[in-house]
Amino acid sequence: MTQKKYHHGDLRAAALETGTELLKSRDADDLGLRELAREVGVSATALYRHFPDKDALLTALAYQAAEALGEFQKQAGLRAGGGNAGFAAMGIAYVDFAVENPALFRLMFRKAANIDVLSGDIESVGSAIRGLRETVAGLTPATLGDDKRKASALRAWSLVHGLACLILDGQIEYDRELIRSVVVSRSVLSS
Amino acid sequence: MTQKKYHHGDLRAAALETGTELLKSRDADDLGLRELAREVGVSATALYRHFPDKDALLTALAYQAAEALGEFQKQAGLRAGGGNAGFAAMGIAYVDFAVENPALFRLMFRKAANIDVLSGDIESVGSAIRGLRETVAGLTPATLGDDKRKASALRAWSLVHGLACLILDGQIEYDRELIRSVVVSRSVLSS
DNA sequence: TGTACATCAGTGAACGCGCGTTCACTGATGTAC
DNA sequence: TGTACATCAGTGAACGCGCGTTCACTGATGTAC
Repeated sequence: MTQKKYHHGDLRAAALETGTELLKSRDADDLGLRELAREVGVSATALYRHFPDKDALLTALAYQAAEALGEFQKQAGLRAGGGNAGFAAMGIAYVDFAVENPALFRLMFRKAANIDVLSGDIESVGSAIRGLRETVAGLTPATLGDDKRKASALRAWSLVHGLACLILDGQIEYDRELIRSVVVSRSVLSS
Repeated sequence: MTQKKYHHGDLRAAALETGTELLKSRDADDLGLRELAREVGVSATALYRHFPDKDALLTALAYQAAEALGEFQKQAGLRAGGGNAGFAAMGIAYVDFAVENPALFRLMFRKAANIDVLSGDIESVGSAIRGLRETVAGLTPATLGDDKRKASALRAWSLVHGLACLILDGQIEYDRELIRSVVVSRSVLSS
C-alpha cells in the first residue's frame, strides 16, 4: 500500500479510511496503531488526539463497517423490489459483504459489545446488526406464534451468518449459485 | 490457574492439556508460548523439542479440539438413537461444544487450513469438520437431485455454525430451547 | 560388571522486535482588546 | 492594525513490556563392548 500524504484535514476520517483499506489485506489482530499512523503519514501519538486508545479506534472501524453492511443490505433489498425476493437478496448481500470485507466483518462482531455500549440509540448500529433481525422478523408470517416467529427469524440470520463464517474460514468455496440455492428456499420462512 | 508441576512424562501431552485448559478463559490470540510453558512449569525453549514453532503448537491444539468435537457429536447422535432425532442432537451438540469451548472452537476454524494440510487422510480431522457435513448429506432425502442435496447439507451446517458463532459473539443469548426449536425443524431437511 | 560414548530432553541467557502509551514540546490558528 | 494570549493538533523521544526464537550448555539415560 502506498504511503498516504495526510496534510491538513480530518485525521479521524483519514485514519478510519486507511484502517478500512488496511483491513482488506490483513486481520484486525495484525493491525497496529503505529502501523496505521505510519500508513496515514502521521506520528503514532497524533491518533491519540482523536481516539482515547487503540480499542476505541478499532471499535470506530467496526462501527463504520456495521453501518456499511446495513446500507449494503438495504440497497440490495430495495434493488430486488422487496418481498421474498428482497429478503433473499438481503441474505445474499450479507454473505457478499462478509466475503468482500473479511477482516471488517469479523471485527464488527468481535467489537459488537463495545458498539452497543457506545451508541445508545437504535438507529445507529442496530441498523446493521439488528437490521437483518428486524427485517427477517417482519417478513416472518404473522400467522405464526411469537415463539415460532422468533425461531424463524433467528434461523434466517444464523443461516447467512454461518455461510459467511464458513466461507471466510475456507471451509466452503464461494459459489454464488450455491449460496443462492441455500438462502432462497421456503425453509427459511416456513416453520 | 495453578502452576503445573511437570516432572517427567510426556511434555507434548502436558502442553496440549494445559493449552486446552488455558483456552477456556482466553482467546487463542492472547495465549503466548512463553506463558504456556510457564504454566506447564517448564522453560519456554523446552517446547521446541516437541513443536517446531508456536503455530504448530496451536495447530496441534486445534487438531485435538476437532477430534473432540467429532467425538462429542458422535456420542450425542448415538445417544439420541440416530435418524432425525440423532441428526438434531448432533446439531445441538455442535452448538453446545462451541459454547463450552469458545476459544478452541474459533481456533479450530482459524487453523483448519493447516490441519487439512497436516493430516492427509480422511479419518483424522475430517472426522470432526467433515463429519457433520457427511452425516447431514447422508440424512438428506435421496430422492432429491445432487444439487439440492448439497444445498440442503450446507444449509444444515451453516445453520448450526451460524448459531454457534452468533452466541460466541454475544449476539444472541444461549437458550437451549430456542436453539432446539431452530435446529429441529423440517426446514432443515426439506428443500 | 565397568567403562566409553551417543542421544536427547531439558536449561537459562540473550537476540531483536514492534507494540501501546506517556511526556514535554512546538507551532500554527483564532480571539480579545 | 497590532499585540498578547489561549487553544489545540501535531511532533519525536522515551518508557516498559512480553513476545518468538536461537544458542551453547548440562545432565540424565541407554547402549556397545
